Amino acid sequence: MAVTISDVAKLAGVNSSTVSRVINGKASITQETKERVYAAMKELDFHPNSLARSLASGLCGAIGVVVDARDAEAFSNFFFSRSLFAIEQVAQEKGYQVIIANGAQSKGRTIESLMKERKVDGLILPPTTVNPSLMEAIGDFPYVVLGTPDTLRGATCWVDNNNEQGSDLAVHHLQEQGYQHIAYLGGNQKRGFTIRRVRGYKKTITGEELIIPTDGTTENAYSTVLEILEKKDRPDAFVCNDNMAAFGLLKACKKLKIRIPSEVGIVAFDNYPLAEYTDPPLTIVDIDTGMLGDQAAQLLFRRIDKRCGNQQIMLSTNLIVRESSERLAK
Amino acid sequence: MAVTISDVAKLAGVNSSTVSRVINGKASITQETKERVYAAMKELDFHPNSLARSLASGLCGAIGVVVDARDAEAFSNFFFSRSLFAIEQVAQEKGYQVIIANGAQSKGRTIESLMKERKVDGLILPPTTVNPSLMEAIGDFPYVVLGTPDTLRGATCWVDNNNEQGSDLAVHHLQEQGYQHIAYLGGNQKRGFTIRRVRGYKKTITGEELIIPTDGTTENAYSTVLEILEKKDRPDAFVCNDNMAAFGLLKACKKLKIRIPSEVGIVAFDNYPLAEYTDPPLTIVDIDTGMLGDQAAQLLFRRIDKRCGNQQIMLSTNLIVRESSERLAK
DNA sequence: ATTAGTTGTGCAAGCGATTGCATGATATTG
DNA sequence: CAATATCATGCAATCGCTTGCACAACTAAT
Repeated sequence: MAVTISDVAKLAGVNSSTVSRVINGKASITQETKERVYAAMKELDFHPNSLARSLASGLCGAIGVVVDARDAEAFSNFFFSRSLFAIEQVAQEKGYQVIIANGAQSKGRTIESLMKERKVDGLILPPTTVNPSLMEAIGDFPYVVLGTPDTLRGATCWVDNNNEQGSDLAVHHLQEQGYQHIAYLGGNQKRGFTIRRVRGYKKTITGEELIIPTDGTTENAYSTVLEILEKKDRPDAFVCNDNMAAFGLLKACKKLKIRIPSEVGIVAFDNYPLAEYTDPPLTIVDIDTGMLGDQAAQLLFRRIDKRCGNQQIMLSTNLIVRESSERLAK
Repeated sequence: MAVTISDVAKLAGVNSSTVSRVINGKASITQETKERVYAAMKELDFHPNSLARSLASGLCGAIGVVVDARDAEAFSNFFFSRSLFAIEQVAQEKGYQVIIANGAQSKGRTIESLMKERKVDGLILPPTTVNPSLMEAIGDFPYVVLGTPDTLRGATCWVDNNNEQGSDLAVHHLQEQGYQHIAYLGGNQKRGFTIRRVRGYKKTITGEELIIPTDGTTENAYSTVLEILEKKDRPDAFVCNDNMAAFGLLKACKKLKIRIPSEVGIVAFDNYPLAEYTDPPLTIVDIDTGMLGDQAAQLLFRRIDKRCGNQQIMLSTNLIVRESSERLAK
C-alpha cells in the first residue's frame, strides 16, 4: 500500500488533520509543526491520493474538453490542437488536469457522464453539441462553448473569434487595394462559422456578390475555381474560407498563369504555418486559436470559482498582410 | 447533494451493496432484483460517483498522455494529434478517460504527479522524457513510450514506426527509378528518429552519401537546398526527413526550373494531407501515426491488466508512390 | 486576577462507493 | 429426509482524505 496521510502524521507526531492542513495551506499552523510535517512527507516520499482528496473535498481537479471528431482529420485539425495547448496551460497553472473526450459517437452521453459521474469540474464544449436538451441537462454546471453555438447564442456561455468582422477586414483590405469584383470561396455553407463569415462578406461587399462553396478539400477548391477563372468576367479577388481553399486557388491560378496579386488578389481565413511559405505568401485573417483556448479556459475557471455566470466573449481578428493581396506599392 | 447508491438502494428496497453489484455486473443477482434496481436508478437519474468508485476499487479509470511541447506548434503537430485521436478511441472503448498533460516545463514532475497521486492507471510517454532516473521512479507502473527512446531501448516499453526501414524503402525505390546520387535532406540530427532515418539511408545507399541538415522549417530547407541545387554535381534525388523539408525543396526546384521527377526525384517522410496536392504530388514514406497511437494504447491496457511486461513493438512503414519520384513509365 | 478572544491541534464524522464475510433461503444429492 | 452445496443478499469495514466542532493553551483587555 501507498504512504498515507496518517503515516506522515505518525512520523511527524501530529494528527492527520494537521497534515491535511499543512498540505492545503489552511488555518494557522506553527512554523515548527509545518517543518516537521514537511520533513516527514519528504522522508516517506508522500504523495496525497487525489481521488481521496476529491471525494472528500467535492472538487475533482479536472476539466473536460469535448471534441466532436468523426475522424482523425477533424481531431488533428490545428484549430483544435492549438486551443488545447492553451487550455492545458491555463489548467496546469491552476493545478487542474485536462481530460479530452470525443463526443462524436455518443449523442451527449459523453458530456453527461463527464459531468454527472463527477469526473470534471467544468467542460469546454464544441458548438455543434449545443441544443436545448443538453443545456437543460447541464443546468448550472460550469461550461464554456468554444465557438458560437448555432442556437441559443444569447443564453449560453461562449468564446469565439469575430468571423463577421474578419470578413469585413478582408473585404475592406481588398477594396483598398483596388479590387472590384470580390468573391467568397469555400466552406460548408451549413457550418456556423462559415455562415457568419459569409454574412460579413455580404455586409461589406459593394460590387457584385459571388459565393463559391466547396467541400473543404484543396482538390475540390482547385477544380471548382478553375472553371470560374476561365470565364471572362472572373472575379479579381477572393476571400477564402480556409487555407485549403486558398491552396486550391493558388494552384488554379498557377495552372492558368494568372498572376497574383496583380491579376487576382487573395485573402484567406486561418493561419496555417504553411501560409507564409506559399508562392506568393498568403494574406491572412488570423484566427488566434491559442488566444481562444486561453480565454475559454480562463472563463471556465471563473465560472468554476462561481465568479461569473453566462458570458459571451467575442475576440476580434487581425489581418496579416502578405504578398497575395498587395497590389499597391507600399 | 447528488443521488447516491444508498438512495437507489432505499427506493429499490435492497442493500447498497446489491446496487453496487448490479452496477458492476458482479455475482449472481436475481433478474427481478436487477430490474428493480435499474428502475430505481432510472427514476432517480442516478450516476455513480466515479471518484468514490475509484477510491474504493483502487483503479482510477484514466490514462495519461504526456506531451513534451514547448510551444503550440509542437503540440499541434499532427503526429501527436492523430495518435491522440486513436488513443482516445481505444480508451473510450475500455471506458477510460484520457488525461493530457504537457510535461515540457516540469522535469518529470508532471509524470510523477500523475502516477503517484493516483490520477491515472497508466501513462503514454514521449521518448524525450525517458532517462534512467525516471524509469526508476516509474518502477512497475504501466507505461508505454510512443517512439523509440534514445536510451534504454531494450529495457523500456515502446511502440514505434521503423524509421530505418522507412529510409531503406525510400532509397531502394529511388534506386529502382534510376536515380544515382541520392541525398538526405532535413531534420535535427540530434533527434532520435532523424538519427535512425539517416542510419537507414546510410545503410542502403550505394553511391555517394550526402546529408543536408536543416532547422526543420520550410524556409531553411529552401535556402539551404537552393545552394546545393545550383552546383554542377548536385544530387538527382532526395529523401526528405519530413514534409516541411520537401516543401522547401519543391520550391527551390521550381525557382531553378528543375523538373520533377525527370531531373530530380523526391521521397519524403510523413504523410501530411497536403502532400497529395503539391505540384507534383509527393511520394511518401507513410508514418501511420494513428496506428501508432492505437498500438500504444492497446499495449498500455494489456499492461494495466497485468497481461504483459515490457515489450517493443516496431511497425513497418509503407511507401506511397506518387509523381515526385516516378521517373520510369509504369 | 478575571474574562474574553485567539491560536494551534485533535477527534471523529463524513465523502460514495467496493468487497470479504456471514447468513438465511433454496437446490442438490445420496 | 438429512446433509451439503449453491445462491442471493445484507452487514460493516475500508479506501485516504477533508473539515466542523471541541478544547487546551496562550495573549490581551479590563
